[in-house]
Amino acid sequence: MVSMKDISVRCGVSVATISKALNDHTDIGEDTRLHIKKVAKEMGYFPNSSARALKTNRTFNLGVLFADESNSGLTHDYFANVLDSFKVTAEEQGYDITFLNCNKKRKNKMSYLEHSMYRGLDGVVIACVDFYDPEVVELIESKLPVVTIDHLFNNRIAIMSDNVKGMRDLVQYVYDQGHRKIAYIHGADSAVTKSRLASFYKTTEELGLTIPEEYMKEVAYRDTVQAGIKTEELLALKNPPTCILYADDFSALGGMNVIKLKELHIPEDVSIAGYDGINIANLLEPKLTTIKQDTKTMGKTAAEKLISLIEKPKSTIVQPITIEGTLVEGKSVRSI
Amino acid sequence: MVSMKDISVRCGVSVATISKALNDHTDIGEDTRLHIKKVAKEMGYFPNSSARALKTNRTFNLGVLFADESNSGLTHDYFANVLDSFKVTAEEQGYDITFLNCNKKRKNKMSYLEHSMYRGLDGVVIACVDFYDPEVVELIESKLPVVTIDHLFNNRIAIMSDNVKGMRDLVQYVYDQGHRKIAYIHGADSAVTKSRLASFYKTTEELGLTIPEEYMKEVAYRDTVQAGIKTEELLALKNPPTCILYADDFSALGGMNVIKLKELHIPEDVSIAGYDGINIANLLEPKLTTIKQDTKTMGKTAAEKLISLIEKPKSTIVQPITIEGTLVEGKSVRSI
DNA sequence: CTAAATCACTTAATCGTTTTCGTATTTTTA
DNA sequence: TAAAAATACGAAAACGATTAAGTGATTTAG
Repeated sequence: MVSMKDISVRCGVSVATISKALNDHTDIGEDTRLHIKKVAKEMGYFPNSSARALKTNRTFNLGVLFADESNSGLTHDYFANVLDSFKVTAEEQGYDITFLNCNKKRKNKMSYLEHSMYRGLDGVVIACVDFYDPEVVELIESKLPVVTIDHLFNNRIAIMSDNVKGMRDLVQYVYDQGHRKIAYIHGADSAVTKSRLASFYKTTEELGLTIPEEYMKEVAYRDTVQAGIKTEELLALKNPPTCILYADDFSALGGMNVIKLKELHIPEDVSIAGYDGINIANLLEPKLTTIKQDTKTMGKTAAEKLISLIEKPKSTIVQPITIEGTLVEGKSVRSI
Repeated sequence: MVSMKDISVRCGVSVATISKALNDHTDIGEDTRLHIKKVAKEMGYFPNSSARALKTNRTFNLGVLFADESNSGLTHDYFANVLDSFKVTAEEQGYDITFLNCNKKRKNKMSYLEHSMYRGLDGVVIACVDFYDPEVVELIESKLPVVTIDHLFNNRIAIMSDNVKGMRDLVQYVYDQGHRKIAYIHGADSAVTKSRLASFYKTTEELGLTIPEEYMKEVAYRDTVQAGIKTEELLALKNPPTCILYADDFSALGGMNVIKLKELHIPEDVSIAGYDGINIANLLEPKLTTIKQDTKTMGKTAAEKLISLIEKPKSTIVQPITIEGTLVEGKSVRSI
């Protein structure tokens, strides 16, 4: 690796001058600066990030905490898409990203915060985790710039998918198609679930619908098997719903299969809709009606806000940002 | 952040002693070592990775090059799973991972190799890229430890999914179910495609089958639309195949939809099989018969080999490693 | 009992940058 | 024209760790 030392020898000036020239400081002659930059380029110089980080306490490295209990969230369609977008935006601004979430078998296990300090991360984005995990809380309460996704803390910027509007739109759409007997196989325990659930109740209420208790079922997120079982229960009711909403697209797929196995047709016999808008949703037969979350904007916004928090902490406003999703009209909800 | 300096003050010894104690050097008293470690723990000490990297030229950071032309490979099921497994294994050994692939809009665009040097990466794993990209070639020809996935270079360790055996198993299975008229909508241009294709020809030949030219179609990887079109062409033949193999599960899904739209049933009217074994393959109706690639072993092996290459370069044997997949028997191939 | 070896620790240089302060030279101002 | 100000650069310390070489004290060997 060619260092500033090498350039300084070649140019016959001190390393200090090289540093200043390369970093566009003002106390440097125009011609020497140009010359130094030219030589640096010729010699294939790139700064040593470790040395720079050591001196400046800035790594241009962002941490990503995308931990599922089981896997890393990488294999999780929704978060993979958010992360992808986050990554693209971060890289445009010269930041690299490093995974913060680690399995417990790691040598010298550090907490997330310790790990962040160890690597000198400039900031961290958190998603898809147990937000009550003490290690996550430690991170939230630290001095480190943090942006959270789909979970709100009062002292942190949160990028929130607009689950309230999404669910309202979906219910309204289903209503507009003539459905009145709407069931909802919803998720469990998360803030996301709660918003959607509240929005479901509020919207149906506003529309003057009374949803019987037996139409409401709870399953774990992305649990196709459970979703299938609950679907069967709904279909077995003496007054079954005409439309079933699911916690997510995977659950919807689980329900879909059960419905087909019962020789029923979607949407002729029963209508369904999912949530998330994962890639395969529009590859299913029939194409699934769902709310597509705007993962691209979410990731991009998360990166922008985090970098803003790092680079201009004073002028960055700490408040939640809500990103709307869009209704994707498939063929899985029929018009009555 | 608490540094060695802080510990040295507290313990009344020099920083050198702290360093040696913490790194288990021999020329240190047993009791002082224990004491220092205890104090270090109490004070919440963690090394500063930048400082250490600067001095030792080791970052314990691995680069990941998973670049698609369009997106980052994160949203690519197969590679996301390999990466996930890679990550888990790397982290167990104390390594972090950083993305190397970056979009062209990056400030101060560096080549992959330059980026690796800049970050001082200890090694790089490459997958899912255009292996003829000059930047990738530069990386391959460099001094840096490199492991490739699903592509073979003569001077590098490659982790190869056993496409030859996989395709042989699949063809054999289909044959065993009584199929003789087997079509193959294969992929285009990659080494992976070539192995599968060669294996397809070889196996059918060994089984005494002659596959008419019109049964062989080419589509881009994961292109559901094209796969659908080719499927229609196959079904329109006056002597149509009884079974269609696809380049991958997504393509199979694309074909599946076309078949259903034509009011044909799988597998009664036509059998199909995919390749890859992505998560949704067994959620489809009917469950898709496919070859599930062992992404877990691939990622794990890639990490192990890369780390071995880094830590004991002399004794690490550079030769390709082949990982077998397994046939997942779904309901999409009928027995004739 | 003395010389050599071992032990336990310190000193100081080093990795590649950044940055403060100082200084010599030139330019501007009164 | 002399003093003040601006310009362009260099010297050196610092960031936090590692490590070769050195040192004094203790132990071992002959």
